[in-house]
Amino acid sequence: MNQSVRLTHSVRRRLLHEDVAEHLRTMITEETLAEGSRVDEVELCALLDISRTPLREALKVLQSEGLISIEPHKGARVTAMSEADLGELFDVLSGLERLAAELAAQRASDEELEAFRALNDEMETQYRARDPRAYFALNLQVHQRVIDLSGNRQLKRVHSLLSGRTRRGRYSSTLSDAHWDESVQEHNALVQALLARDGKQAGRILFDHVIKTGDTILDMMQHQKIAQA
Amino acid sequence: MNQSVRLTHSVRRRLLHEDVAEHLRTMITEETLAEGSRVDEVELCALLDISRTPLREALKVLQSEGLISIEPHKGARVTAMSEADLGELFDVLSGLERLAAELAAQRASDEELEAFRALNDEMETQYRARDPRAYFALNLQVHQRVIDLSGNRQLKRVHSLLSGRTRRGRYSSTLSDAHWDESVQEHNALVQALLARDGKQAGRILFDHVIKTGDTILDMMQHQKIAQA
DNA sequence: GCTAGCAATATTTAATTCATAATTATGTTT
DNA sequence: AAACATAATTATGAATTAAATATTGCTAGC
Repeated sequence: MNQSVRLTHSVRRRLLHEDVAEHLRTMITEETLAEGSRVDEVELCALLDISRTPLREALKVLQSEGLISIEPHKGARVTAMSEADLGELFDVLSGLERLAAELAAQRASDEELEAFRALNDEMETQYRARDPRAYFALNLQVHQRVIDLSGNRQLKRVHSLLSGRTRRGRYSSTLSDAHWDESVQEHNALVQALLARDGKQAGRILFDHVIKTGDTILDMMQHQKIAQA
Repeated sequence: MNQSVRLTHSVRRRLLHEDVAEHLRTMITEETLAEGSRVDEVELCALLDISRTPLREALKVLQSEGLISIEPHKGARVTAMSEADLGELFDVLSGLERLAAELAAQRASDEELEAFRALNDEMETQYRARDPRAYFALNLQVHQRVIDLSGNRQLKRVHSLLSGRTRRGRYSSTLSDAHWDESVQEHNALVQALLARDGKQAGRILFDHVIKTGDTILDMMQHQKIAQA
């Protein structure tokens, strides 16, 4: 079985299992792999045109990321995330982003904070234009930027790990209008607090904001469930 | 090559690569595998009497835990942790434990808090007995208990991930006397705040405490380095 | 004497094969 | 007819083998 041609990127050699892992992540996010469904190794191998070794290595990685659960001698499953899990996840994320805001207020340069303000303004523009899609994309960037401004790489690592696990939840839900207005105000307050170098305040604002976002998403999921029933 | 006999635990089947991963973790913690040193696959396989497949699967897991770094076609290395990394790690841990304390103050039962107080008392006994080793072991338990009391499994997951990466630092350094006295006081203050259900206060105390602990360890490492030079 | 290119060696990656455990189905017995 | 036991099938776990890539050492040319 000849495998499809892979380009060798000159800068950074890619590993097959890394590609496979990334592929699986998107499959999980986009629910091509349903939640809780078993992962048939040979079936997936045939689909991706690879052998079992790189697939199994990728599964191990996804397992330690929490996206895949493996039971010995019974195979891999897409981790079923309950609403309780999602709620817990947002609690942790709020804790992490609070810390990030506090650190950012201390360590970010004036230029970085100014750029952050600009990014936030851009997002507000999309809010005024009532473009939820563009707003959503920028919103992700804003939160990511706060993490980056903290200058803490360990924080960045763990944040991306956890936020990756909320992707499916966020993907399947768009923002509620009621939360939207409030959200924009909170973001502006965050910018002000950061510019004033008030870390505690910035942390408080972002903490509450992320908690609210999580609650909103959970509410929407419950409504969807009721609507489906 | 016949492999050595492995017992099959009736309750929970173990997977070879899990055992290997755990083995490697302790090897890294105890510096049997030196920081930054290359991991020779065939050599390790011979040492552990396994084939390369489970070893490679274990390495993938350790990589996503951050203990191992893999460069494509160049092999695996024990991740070299700079002091900056360790400092960042403690910052994140303080953020996580602050959150845990806040949640614990809200959600823990009276009985759980009472048991926590008892655990803390036990630790203080070892402090009075000036038994650093026993104190150290109990101290780890206390911090772990706060995480457990938060009732947040995601928090527990990520905390154990990060605290695992500080094991080497903590292992190689014992507490300084100056920090010790202060530390005990802070722990008592934490217990009081939790019993009073004052989450904010408990969070503040634990946050500051972990930061100080990290600073102390970093100080000691620098002194050790100077002493060695 | 030094650098560049080539060859040889060693090491890693991935596919294949073999073994073992779990599940399912079938047959028998109560 | 239902339930249990056993056999057959299927899928996972691990070892081996083959292929690809990097590194090192040597030789030739400048």
